[in-house]
Amino acid sequence: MNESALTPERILAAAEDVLRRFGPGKATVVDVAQALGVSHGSVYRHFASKAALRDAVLRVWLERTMAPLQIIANGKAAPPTRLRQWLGALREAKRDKALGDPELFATYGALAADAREVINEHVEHLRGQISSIIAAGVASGDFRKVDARATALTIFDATTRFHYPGLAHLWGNPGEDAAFKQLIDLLIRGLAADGKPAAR
Amino acid sequence: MNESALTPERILAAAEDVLRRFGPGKATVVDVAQALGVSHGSVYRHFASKAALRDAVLRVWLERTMAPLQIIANGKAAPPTRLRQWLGALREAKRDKALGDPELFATYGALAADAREVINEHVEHLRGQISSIIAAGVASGDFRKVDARATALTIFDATTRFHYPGLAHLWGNPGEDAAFKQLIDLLIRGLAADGKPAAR
DNA sequence: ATAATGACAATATTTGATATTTGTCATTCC
DNA sequence: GGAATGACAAATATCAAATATTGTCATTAT
Repeated sequence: MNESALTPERILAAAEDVLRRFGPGKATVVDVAQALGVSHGSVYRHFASKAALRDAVLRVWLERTMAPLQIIANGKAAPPTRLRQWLGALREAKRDKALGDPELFATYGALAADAREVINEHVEHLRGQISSIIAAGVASGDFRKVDARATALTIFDATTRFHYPGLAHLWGNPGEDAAFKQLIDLLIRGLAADGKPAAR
Repeated sequence: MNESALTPERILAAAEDVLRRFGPGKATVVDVAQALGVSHGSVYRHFASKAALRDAVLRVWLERTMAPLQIIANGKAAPPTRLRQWLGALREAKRDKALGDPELFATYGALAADAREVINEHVEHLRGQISSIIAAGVASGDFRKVDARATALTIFDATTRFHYPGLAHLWGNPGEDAAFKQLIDLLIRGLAADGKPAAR
């Protein structure tokens, strides 16, 4: 086993690179193997199918780009503020990718279209983070006594306009920042405990 | 000028029919002309291009399917109730089309994809209706003193999850009704004047 | 023994020659 | 005269043959 042993990690890195250079339509597993200097049969020793490789690449990418969210969710800001920060960060992460490198964003969008399973896991993960912030808000008395998990879904649904990749074409519009702020204000107000006007 | 004179209306009806039978990919203007028993050149006397014909068909369809909304918007139910009814009707109209006849829904979705202009007009129209309900709610004291037009957009954005056709694949899920109700409740609560808990 | 290879069958994609469709307009019809 | 036609050029779409890709596995290399 030398330092250039063929590992899933090395294959993933190569696949990501090939995908970035060739796009989702053109990237083949032969290309990935070639980039690693091995035969494509060897790749199949580590990933059962092209779909499995695709899923793994998508998972890694999602984990990497959503990392800042976990930090905010675990933070100690007051829950209403934390919820604002978290939703703002989710929006920014997506928007920066979409506007900063539209091709790559489209590439991962194409991957996601065929990986419903991975996406469901991902959404479930995000929902858990929102849920923990809401639970904290209920405990602190900032929010009404709502069901945290159900409300997390409601918040996620309500902000779809600003995080669903299929709507990325709207994210460059002029009024976008104001529209987002207005929505968050309305949601936080709807969540606020009586007599505790929304923080901020 | 006899009773079977070639009019834009007759062409529109034929186009709609051809579109329904052949789908958006296969329907040609020769097909439309044939259905009318005229040459395709004659169609071009009434519509400048295939795109113009397509836009007209889409406009007629949107007008027809959204007709119930105007009635609700003009109704005299208390504004919070009216807003609930209106948003519920918007959701239902879309969902019924999407689940009831998926092919036709996909057909009009395809038309819409190439008719950004028509869609913008349409959204503007809906926004106006929401706006008038909100203005009524502010006047009646049920809602806080919000900017009706800006808030109308916020409400439209917040409900994207339930009316954007690109998300139709989610509309058959089990928890869907509950999720929608939860969202509307949260929005109405966020809109309610202090001391006036959300009407039911 | 374990890892890697490459030949292979079954699909899927690309290509490019052929056919259709769009949009125009000079001519015909009533 | 105004409405309709159909022949036409240019732009698009279609389809079948040629090529490439996926996934397997018996064989080879270490």
